[in-house]
Amino acid sequence: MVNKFAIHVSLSDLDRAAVQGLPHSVRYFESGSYIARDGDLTDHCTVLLSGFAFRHKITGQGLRQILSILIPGDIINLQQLYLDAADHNVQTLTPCKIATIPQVALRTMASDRTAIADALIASTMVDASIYREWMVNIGRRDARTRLAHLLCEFAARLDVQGIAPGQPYELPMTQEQLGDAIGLTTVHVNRTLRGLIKDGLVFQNKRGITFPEWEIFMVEADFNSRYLHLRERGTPPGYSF
Amino acid sequence: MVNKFAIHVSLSDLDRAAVQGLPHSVRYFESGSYIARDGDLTDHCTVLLSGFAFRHKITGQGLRQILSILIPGDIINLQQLYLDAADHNVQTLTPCKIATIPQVALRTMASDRTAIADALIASTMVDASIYREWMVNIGRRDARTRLAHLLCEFAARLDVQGIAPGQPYELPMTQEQLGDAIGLTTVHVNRTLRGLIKDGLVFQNKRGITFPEWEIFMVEADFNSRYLHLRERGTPPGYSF
DNA sequence: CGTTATCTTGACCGTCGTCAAACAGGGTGG
DNA sequence: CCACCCTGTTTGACGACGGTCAAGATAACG
Repeated sequence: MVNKFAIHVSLSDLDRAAVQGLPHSVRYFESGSYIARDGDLTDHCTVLLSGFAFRHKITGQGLRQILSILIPGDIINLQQLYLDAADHNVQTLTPCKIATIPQVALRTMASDRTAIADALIASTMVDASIYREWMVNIGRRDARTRLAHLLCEFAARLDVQGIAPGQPYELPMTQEQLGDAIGLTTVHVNRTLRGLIKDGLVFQNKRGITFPEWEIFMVEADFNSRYLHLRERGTPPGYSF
Repeated sequence: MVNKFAIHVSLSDLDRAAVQGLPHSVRYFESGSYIARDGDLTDHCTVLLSGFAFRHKITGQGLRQILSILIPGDIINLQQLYLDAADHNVQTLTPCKIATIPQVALRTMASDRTAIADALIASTMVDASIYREWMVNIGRRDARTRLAHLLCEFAARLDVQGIAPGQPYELPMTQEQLGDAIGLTTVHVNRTLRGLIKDGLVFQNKRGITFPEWEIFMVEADFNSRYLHLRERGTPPGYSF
């Protein structure tokens, strides 16, 4: 369970056992609560076991920018073990289950086992790559493409967990949160989403959200999953987006 | 010289010697040339020794988004050693001097010396933090604040290299490039910059760019240097922005 | 000194933001 | 079971920030 976070990172042999043997405690957070706050200092590393969360920052004018969406298996605050205080907030979108690991345990494991250290670095670098793509999205794409791109990213990332990219998934974000993620207002997100639905590219019901024309939708979204680095170095791509 | 990149990252003892002893070759690039391209595979790590460069990506519509500015001491493509192909381009802004280090040398050093591995991770995390702040800047601040923020970041980062934040520095970017960095058009960057100059917040001449009212300017820019993580964990701040 | 890149300015336009109100759904309590 | 909220969605009218197009002015460069 704790080892989830190493799966999509690097092929580790049976030092998976070491990860699974890490001392940790589990905590539960309800929807909307803060897991970490801007300015926090900590000596624990936390991993998201189930549920969804997001990173965000508030500007001097009180505007919020969502920086990334965390899905099960993601490491929440590795950064604070290597730098000083947290520079952003982490808040839950849904009820979440979180594992907390003491810093020392993780660090000694990292220095003992090169493969683990590599996995941590690789994971951090994938995060950075996603940040870069978001910058492109926010800075240089129009509202429609921007929203579509975000929805594609969801589908692609959730797909790794076994859900096919065309399949419905539950989107645990309000339109206000979607707007804060892509630099738009709630109102404009609504209009844009309505437009995508009207054009038959997005289908929505209680079960979740679906993309009837996945191939066309990806083009519309200017989406190419390469930046997610879903495959290992040298691993042949299984399903190509 | 090669060790520059470890200075602002983590206090390493005399394994600085190890860094300085790394096998490397030096290459020179002229202004505007590509150091790395989207899709590149490589087994070398490169470090920027002198000059300025920038990371960027092109959208499907041909629009460019600049992702970060590289200053001397920055590692250019650590990522490609841990992931697969490059997901963005790196291009020079000025003539540049680049050190190239074989992957194996760096990796063995990282696994032998924990402090170095930590420094690499910390450096990657600072990059990620800067990406996050840029997202906030591009997504949630108006043109004037956005431009001012970028200029503040320059001043703060160059300050580490000994230039005081109020001091003039040479801005090696065209207005088109500034626009691509903050998600604006050339024309609007021009108007916005003119506005800042007219209001006495920015002063420009052949020597470079200066901020006569640094304190006021930082407020106007909604700038707080914390996200740059310029100080070590536990190190008291020397000059507070 | 001519050629090209970059900067600057004006007029006009459109995407997206603002303000406001109505509507739907889900939970709570009387 | 039905008022009553509260949160989130939806829609309209209007305005503004920033984009587009185009031209001229400067500066950089061979």
